[in-house]
Amino acid sequence: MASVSNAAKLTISFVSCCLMTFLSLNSEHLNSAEEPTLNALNMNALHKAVHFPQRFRFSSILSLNGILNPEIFKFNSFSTVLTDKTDSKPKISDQVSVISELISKQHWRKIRDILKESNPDEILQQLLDSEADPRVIIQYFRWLEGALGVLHSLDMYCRMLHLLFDGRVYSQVRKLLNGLVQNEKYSISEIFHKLSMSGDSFGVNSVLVDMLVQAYVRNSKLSMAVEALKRAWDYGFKLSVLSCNPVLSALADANDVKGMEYAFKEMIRRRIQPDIITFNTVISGFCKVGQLQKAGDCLEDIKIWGLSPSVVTYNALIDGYCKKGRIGKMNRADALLKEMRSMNICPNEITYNTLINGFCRDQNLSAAMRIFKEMQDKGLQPGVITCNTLIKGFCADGKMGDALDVQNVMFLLDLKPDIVTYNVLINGYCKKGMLKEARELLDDADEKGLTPTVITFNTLIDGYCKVGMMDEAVALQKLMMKRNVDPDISTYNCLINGFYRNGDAQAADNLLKTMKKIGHTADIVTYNIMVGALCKKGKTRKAARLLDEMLEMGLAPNHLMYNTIIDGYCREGNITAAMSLRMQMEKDGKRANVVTYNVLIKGLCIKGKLEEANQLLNEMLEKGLNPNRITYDIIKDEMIEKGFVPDIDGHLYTQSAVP
DNA sequence: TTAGGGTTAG
Repeated sequence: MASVSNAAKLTISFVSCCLMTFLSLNSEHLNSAEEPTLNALNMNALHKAVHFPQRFRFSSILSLNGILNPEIFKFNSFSTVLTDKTDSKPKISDQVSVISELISKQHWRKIRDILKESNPDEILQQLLDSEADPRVIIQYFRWLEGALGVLHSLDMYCRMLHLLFDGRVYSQVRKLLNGLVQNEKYSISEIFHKLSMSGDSFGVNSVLVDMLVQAYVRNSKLSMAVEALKRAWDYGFKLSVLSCNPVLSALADANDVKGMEYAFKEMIRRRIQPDIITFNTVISGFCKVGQLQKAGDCLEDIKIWGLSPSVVTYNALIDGYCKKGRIGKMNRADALLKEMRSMNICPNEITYNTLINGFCRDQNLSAAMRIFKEMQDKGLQPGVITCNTLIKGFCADGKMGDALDVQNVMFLLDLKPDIVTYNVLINGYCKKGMLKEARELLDDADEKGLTPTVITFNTLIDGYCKVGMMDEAVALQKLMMKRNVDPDISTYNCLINGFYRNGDAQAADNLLKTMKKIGHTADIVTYNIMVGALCKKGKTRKAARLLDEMLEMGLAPNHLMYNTIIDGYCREGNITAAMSLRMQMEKDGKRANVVTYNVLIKGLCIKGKLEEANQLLNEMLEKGLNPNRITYDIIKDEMIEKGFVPDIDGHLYTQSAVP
């Protein structure tokens, strides 16, 4: 290998240093969606230059000023400033020249005529070997696929990918990769094998694999993305944070926290430097499933990795505590707000909205209002989302007057209520049974030029169903269809439940049939409604059979469903069946929760089996489950009556020595 | 590529 002069080495190292500084300083300015491989590409170009300096000359643009000019960087990847001197491809042949011209002019009929005499694939080969513009070749490539139904070989795909990549036509690289992953014709090992056999070995393939992983994520092929991530290393491809982050994010969205953890560890093991987005993604993933301890550990890890937490980091953590925290969760959320301030990380509107939402969910409206005021004191203007959150808080508390006051504040703040504002208010009135007021709001939204959504209609339909106004509910369903708002599965669920609740099982069953006929699939809520209705009628065994039907449909029964059926068995006095279903639910990976224990304890108490009820109470404590008021209300009187006394904490019941 | 608000089972 040719050696590199010291001067060149120094230049490159200096430029590399500037480049890294630039990238870290300007990462916000770079549109990575448009240029996801920029960092990697630049490093590859550098890498290439270091090893083959004789093939490159440094353009005069490669000055400190040039490197530090974001405008230049936006439009020129680093490799742009390195000009390949030795690339001497064969001259374009006459036929190829004619074809290129025809493609450029989109004269496909003439091309068809030519193809009567020639092989389309051979022409593609010639085009790929020529100096024709990759933008032109890709048109022919696609036309062959679309118009002639040609299934390109993986070899052709790879050549096309390299050509487009070399021509820096990245948008087309992405499109081609989308096609490649969508048709699923080639496995990951086939693609990796072919890529490793073709192109150069200086990182372009790694960047292509990076883009391939992103294509898998973009096209919702998550398991393929993970497989690619796992196997890339075996083929010598070095992935970047730009492909790892989307995989982590998709795994977190899918609630696959184990997969996310694995991918993160794999990333570290492969020495792929995580960035703050990596940590924010992982933290948000942990928070989503309530693993707050691990999320907190990640906050510490950020510092270990020499990174600084951002406002997004704290927003994710605060949201995690607000939504998944236990006792004292809002104190912890408040403490995080103080902590971020002490670190000079400025809370933004999202931070305050998150906290307001947390306090509202906690029914602590005064604290929510305190935050609302505080954000304004700090110079942050509340937005529509802030107000909607507060309105929802007041509505949930049944305080419609306060909710309307917030709506008035919106006018003062020059904020226009949106359809969500109306949905929240309509829901508030519906929950209070004030259907007239709710309906008037729908008309008001219309007058204000806001388009009611499927949620607007569902809210109101459910309101009517809950007060037994089924005719009005059905009329509203017709109205929504007339206004081109398609009823969704929730619309049907509200109506079906309404019919069952109002004792019209026939109408509910008919609607179920109609719903299925027009292509809506029952979801977990539909099944819960059906199960609830059957259990109420004393047909628990029939309800239990729906569990199998669900599994066949690929739906996993949830706690509510198991608990409803267990409760049904208990009410029927069939404790054996209830206990056996409880075993089944645990086998299905659903741990019995407080409600499960409550219904079982209640069933045992009704049967007079207080010893066994007490054993279950013990068991739930041993498993770290906190009995709630309902638990004690169920057993208290009967236990005491039968000579059991609560222990000093009022928890366990023990046989009293005193009769 | 990361963070916040609206409907249905209970």
